[in-house]
Amino acid sequence: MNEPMEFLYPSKWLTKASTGERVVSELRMQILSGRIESGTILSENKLAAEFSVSRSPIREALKILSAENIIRQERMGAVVIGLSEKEIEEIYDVRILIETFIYQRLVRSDITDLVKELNKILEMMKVSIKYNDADEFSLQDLQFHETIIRAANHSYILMIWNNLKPVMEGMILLSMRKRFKENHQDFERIFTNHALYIEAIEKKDKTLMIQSLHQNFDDVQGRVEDMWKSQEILAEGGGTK
Amino acid sequence: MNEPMEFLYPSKWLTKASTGERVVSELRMQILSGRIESGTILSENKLAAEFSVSRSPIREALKILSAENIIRQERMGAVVIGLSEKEIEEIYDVRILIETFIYQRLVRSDITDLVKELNKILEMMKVSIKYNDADEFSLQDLQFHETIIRAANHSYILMIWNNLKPVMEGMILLSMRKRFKENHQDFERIFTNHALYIEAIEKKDKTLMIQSLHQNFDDVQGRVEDMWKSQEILAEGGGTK
DNA sequence: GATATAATACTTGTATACAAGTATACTAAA
DNA sequence: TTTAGTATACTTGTATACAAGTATTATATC
Repeated sequence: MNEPMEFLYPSKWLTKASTGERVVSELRMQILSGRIESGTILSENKLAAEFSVSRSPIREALKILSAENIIRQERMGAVVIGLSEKEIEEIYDVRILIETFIYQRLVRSDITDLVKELNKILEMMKVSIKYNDADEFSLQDLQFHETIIRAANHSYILMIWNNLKPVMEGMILLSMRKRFKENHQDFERIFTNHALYIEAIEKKDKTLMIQSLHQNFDDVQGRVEDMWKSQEILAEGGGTK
Repeated sequence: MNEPMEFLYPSKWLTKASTGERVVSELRMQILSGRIESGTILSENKLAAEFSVSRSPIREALKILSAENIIRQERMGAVVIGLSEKEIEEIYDVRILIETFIYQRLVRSDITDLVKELNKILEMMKVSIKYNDADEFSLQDLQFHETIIRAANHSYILMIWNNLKPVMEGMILLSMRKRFKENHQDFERIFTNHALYIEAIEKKDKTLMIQSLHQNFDDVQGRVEDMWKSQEILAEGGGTK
């Protein structure tokens, strides 16, 4: 354990962060990236030694990571779960679930401010692409979706988002960094998809919304189809009361 | 603060629990019941003194309660949010959202074991009613729904459930205790509703499922209608690809 | 009386110490 | 070689101590 440590989490995002927050961010990235393999057993004492901090912030970190479902705390040591293909699909299930829910709420409310805000983020995404800043782009991608979710003013849906967000952030960071090198043309497409997303919200056009959700999530995982099928089936029987 | 403390959380559910777990359970109940009013500012030191424990388990408790969205941790002190009508409605939004999702998954899988398990819980509910045990009944109600959710084997939906569960548990406990005294006839109805729920799963009958979801959640809050409407609307435009 | 400054009593975050329990490894006896 | 028992090195959970920062309050000055 004496190799010089290379940090995976952007240090500039941790300017005001406490030791505990640094630990949890870095530990999460190491798990998501596979640097710490799933199945590994984490000991509070060892981690404290490796990070050169006391057990207090480590304990805090392990509690958080276990609430995020990427580790599992047992009697002796915490077992790393990590993210397999299955877990990633599941995360996108949840994202689609909450975003479709939120969309329905938004349709009924005034969304002029939201649309303005989303366009601002969209322009910032463009700048990130121009300057090849994968980390910044990831942040804006997340910010985009969070802004939509916040607009619905639903504290428990927001709670779900907050519980999911750090893992999403890590995944997206790693994925975007890779794509910036290998598939740079992806970003124009992601950009266009988000523009479509805004249009769907602005026009309150369901068909467009479905299409854009498709495009936003299909390219990451081929998962939207099933979701919609579920909701169609449910609705078929839905002439309730 | 010298009145003799009456505990709201069933002490027999805490036999193997650590101090931290006791604190979080009791604190949660005091917030949900309104004994600690929303808007109150909680201090780690004061709480530690009141519960006669150190700050360590208190810190842990506050972290957990803030992840559950019933307090909000700020620079100085944690502000109690509690549960207003709005929050309760939102919790049921999420419950309906995840249970409808789960149902779709179950339809495609073998549910014989699940049905057997649910019937077992149903019989135990009957016993709880017979012996007027509101706490036990609450536990079984939660167990019923958790069993369904677990059957789908979806770790991130389960994560949402787990994040929601403690608050649900507290709410249901308080509500059932009250109803056992005031509206005892409610329980036969709840029992029947759960039986219907099982039937819907067993027969894989969507219409029945919608009906039972209605009955299971409408009586607590009049909230299902909107939900289904949302899904119908979404599905209308849903001939994707 | 109003305002600026200093002292005080809080706050959180981290480190450390200790107790109680659990797994592992080692030693002794069959 | 196997088995029983003990010693040791871990584990978590809790208490306590300390540092750094933030409100609040009191005091001094205008």
